[in-house]
Amino acid sequence: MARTQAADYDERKEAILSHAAALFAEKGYLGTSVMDIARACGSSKALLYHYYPSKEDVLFGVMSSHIDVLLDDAAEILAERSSPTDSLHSLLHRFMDHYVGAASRQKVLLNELDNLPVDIRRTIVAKQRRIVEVMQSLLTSIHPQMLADPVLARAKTMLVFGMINWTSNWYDPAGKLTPSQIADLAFEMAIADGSGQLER
Amino acid sequence: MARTQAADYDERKEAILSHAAALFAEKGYLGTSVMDIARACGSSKALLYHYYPSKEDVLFGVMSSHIDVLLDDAAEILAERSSPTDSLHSLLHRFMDHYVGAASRQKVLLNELDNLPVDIRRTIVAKQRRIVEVMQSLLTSIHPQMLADPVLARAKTMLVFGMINWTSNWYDPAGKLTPSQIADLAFEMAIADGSGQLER
DNA sequence: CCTACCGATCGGTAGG
DNA sequence: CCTACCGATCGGTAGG
Repeated sequence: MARTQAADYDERKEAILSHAAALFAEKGYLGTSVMDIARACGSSKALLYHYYPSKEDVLFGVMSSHIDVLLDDAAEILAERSSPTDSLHSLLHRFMDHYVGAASRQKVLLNELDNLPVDIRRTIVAKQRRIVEVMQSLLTSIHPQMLADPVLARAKTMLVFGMINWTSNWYDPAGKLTPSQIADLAFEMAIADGSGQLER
Repeated sequence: MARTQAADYDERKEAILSHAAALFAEKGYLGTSVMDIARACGSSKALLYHYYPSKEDVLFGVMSSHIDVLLDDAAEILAERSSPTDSLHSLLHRFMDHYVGAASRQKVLLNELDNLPVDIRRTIVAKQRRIVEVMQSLLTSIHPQMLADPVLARAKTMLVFGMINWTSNWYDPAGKLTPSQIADLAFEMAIADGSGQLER
């Protein structure tokens, strides 16, 4: 008789992702061996290959689980149908919360995309693009003049992502600065329309 | 009679850095083998080890040469003693020019710092900090209220770096957007003081 | 006697 | 779920 799947199968898969995320964030995907992950999980390399067919699939699991949370958040905020300004404010706060709450996964998502084989990389890239579109549509609603120049609109959108994404490289959760303060600062800079406030 | 050092010794060292930078940027430091670099230079691995004692020293050379250019630029702009607003404007433009003109080295500087052994990493980190200090002092001169809260001042400084540093992940030099346009956008957002322009 | 450079190979470790 | 291994490739160094 075929054995049934272990009752804690899903919890184990998730635990592997969380240990792998920490290691990938700290030492990089290529700098982390499958043996490193197995040791962190208190298991053998062979056990790990029971849950994931390859090291690359572990990386995909880390990225995929994280970006799905961000995408759900974006969808939820759009569904609230608040003003664009309020929605942008909410989006930045939610994202900063996840960036800090799942700092390792966020770092992996931002830094290790190139280590995914092209075919499964497309899945992640498509979701990233949808998140970018949400941000750009909110910014465009706030600054209608952005409609006139799609190239500049995309650039401004990416500068806003730059502000929050780059926090993975310097933010210290042990310090006094809160994710909410960062979100507020980024919000203020994002809604600046940069017309006529130059006094040079 | 002792042979003197080859006349093109320095050019050769520099050529190695430029090929290594391109490979490190494309495949990552750990994803690039010494043999890859040697092949790109049209030489053998042994020749490469004649110029650099280790792979790590090649990485250091790539980062060091690039950050020195950025630091010199920052010093030069400060020496001009223009208004803080003009200086910030110049700094952002100069940095964006180097980020795009030396895109590979910039990418390596931002992504591969953890692969440097701690002792030589300190050299780079110290120079990065000096650049951050320049940016923060300019922003503080423009927004004197930042003096009241050093934590927020540092956060705003890092958000500004986020805008320009993140461009390494999306900017396409083949497109219509120029480094100068990005610098202008980042400048407008950096000088926004975010007080009273909320109309929510 | 030093620098420049080659083909070949070292001891270990990678993902699977 | 482990030990035992594989084909290959790693960074670095040997003699000449």
